[in-house]
Amino acid sequence: VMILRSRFLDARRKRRNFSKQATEILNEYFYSHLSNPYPSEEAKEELAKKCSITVSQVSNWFGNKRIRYKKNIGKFQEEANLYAAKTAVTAAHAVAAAVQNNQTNSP
Amino acid sequence: VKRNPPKTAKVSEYGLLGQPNTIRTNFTTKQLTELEKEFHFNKYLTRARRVEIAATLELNETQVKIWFQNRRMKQKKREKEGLAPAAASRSAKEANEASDQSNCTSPEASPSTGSS
DNA sequence: CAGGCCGATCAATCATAGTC
DNA sequence: AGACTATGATTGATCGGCCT
Repeated sequence: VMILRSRFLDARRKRRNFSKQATEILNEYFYSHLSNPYPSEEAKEELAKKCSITVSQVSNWFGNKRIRYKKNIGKFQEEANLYAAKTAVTAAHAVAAAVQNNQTNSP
Repeated sequence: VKRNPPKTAKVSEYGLLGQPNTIRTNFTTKQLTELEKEFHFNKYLTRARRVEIAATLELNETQVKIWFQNRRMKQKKREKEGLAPAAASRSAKEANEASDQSNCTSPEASPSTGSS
């Protein structure tokens, strides 16, 4: 039992929480792909760049997120709704822009 | 085009037994030290070597095999990350510590863990 | 067809950061 | 200050695919 503490101070295990913005981006992707939250390697690279973190960190984030979400969907319901709404608004803006664009140049 | 279903369908369908099959065995420091030592000697195992190590460390051949596989992936990941963060710095200062191997990825050094 | 390896993931756990 | 929770990282083991 005592000898089991072999997991000691993994020195580098010094964790730093990601920026609020990075988490925002990751969550946006996660909830907008909730049916299949498995970003491709390319998508991970893109997310990593946008979040200013490494691809591995993106992978870790999704790994943890998927498991924890599945473990207790209820606990994330609020968060899910929030991002779903955010995505909807973004989509609406896109549509609005498209419509306007269509009107300005569609003789 | 890689993953379709969340799968993990029956990772341990312990039907009517109260014994979770897939137990995450905790390797002892000694076992890890030996495995690490062997890894530095050879990244890949031969059947004979595997049998020998498994016997010596009291592990399944599968566990030894898997450990080496995971260890290789770990090293690859390390190498990959240890040579990219240089985005806008050419300063030869931290050229890097590449070329090494002696580097220990798992500093088991129990400082003064006189812990008993 | 069996067996090993790779790449990705899972799942449990560790250790720390943040909240109250 | 201390207990509790959120979260990033680590790792033994699994899954599917590919190769020998």
